[in-house]
Amino acid sequence: MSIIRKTKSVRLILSAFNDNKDAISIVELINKFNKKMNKTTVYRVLERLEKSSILHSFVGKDGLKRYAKGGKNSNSKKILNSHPHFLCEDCGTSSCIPIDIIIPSIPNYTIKTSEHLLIGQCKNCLS
Amino acid sequence: MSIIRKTKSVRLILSAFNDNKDAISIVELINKFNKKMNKTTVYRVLERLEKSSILHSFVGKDGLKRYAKGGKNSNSKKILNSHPHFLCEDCGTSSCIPIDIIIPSIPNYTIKTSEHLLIGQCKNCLS
DNA sequence: ATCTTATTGCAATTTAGTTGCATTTATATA
DNA sequence: TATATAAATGCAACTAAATTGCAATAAGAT
Repeated sequence: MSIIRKTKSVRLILSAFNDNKDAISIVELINKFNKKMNKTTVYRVLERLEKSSILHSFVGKDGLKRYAKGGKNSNSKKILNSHPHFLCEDCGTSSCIPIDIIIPSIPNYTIKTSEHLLIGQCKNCLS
Repeated sequence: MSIIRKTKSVRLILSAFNDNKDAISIVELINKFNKKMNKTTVYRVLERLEKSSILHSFVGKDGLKRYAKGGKNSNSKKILNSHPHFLCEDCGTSSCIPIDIIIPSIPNYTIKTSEHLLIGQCKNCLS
């Protein structure tokens, strides 16, 4: 009994992430696949893919939840090295930046996960 | 013609931030002041206070927008040293953590602002 | 005191996200 | 291959956060 089944919906959504290395918002996916599957299915497939560490999610400054390839804390132990997401103010695209952000440990707080959002202009919009 | 007027609503909302050094979600403020002002007013007062650099905002992992005292980039030049917000998974409170996070500059990207969310357990919930 | 315009309240609306339930489908097993 | 079963889906209704238009009100400059 595998936890995740390779259904048509799963394959379609995964293909979207293979075509596009950027983070994708749920809303974009719902629109992209509005003929192929129900919006509830999009939400639920993404949930499963996140639980399976195939995708990870974060909430952008616009309040929209986005997903991107890869599990949240790829190499476990050092939880506090996590990489940031970039959101372009001009074109709205967001991408994962392959840079580690190091967070010092904080007395009296236990940090389980962290999210980092960088906001500015991307290479395409800098011209 | 000053841009922001010191109305009763503005004073009430500012007092909430003076009583509480933590970040406060819009929803909390709407509930807190549901007898004193309309929820639309809460949204609009907060917008103005952010534009005036009296408050700054971020969106938590729960998708709720929160505000906290202080402009976004208090001491300008070194934009990339910004301090994180902490969100407690257990009790839901969030606070500003007085720690600087240093982000290396990234080729081809211009970073204007950044947001850092640390998720885990706060001191009260660790017992 | 008056005028100008920022601000507010209210109701309607939009939109992201959730839930319950009946139906369908993937896949393990006989 | 056929069948059983639990996962996955579609649909419709729903919740809640946030937005909008407009008329009424109030701050503060003159």
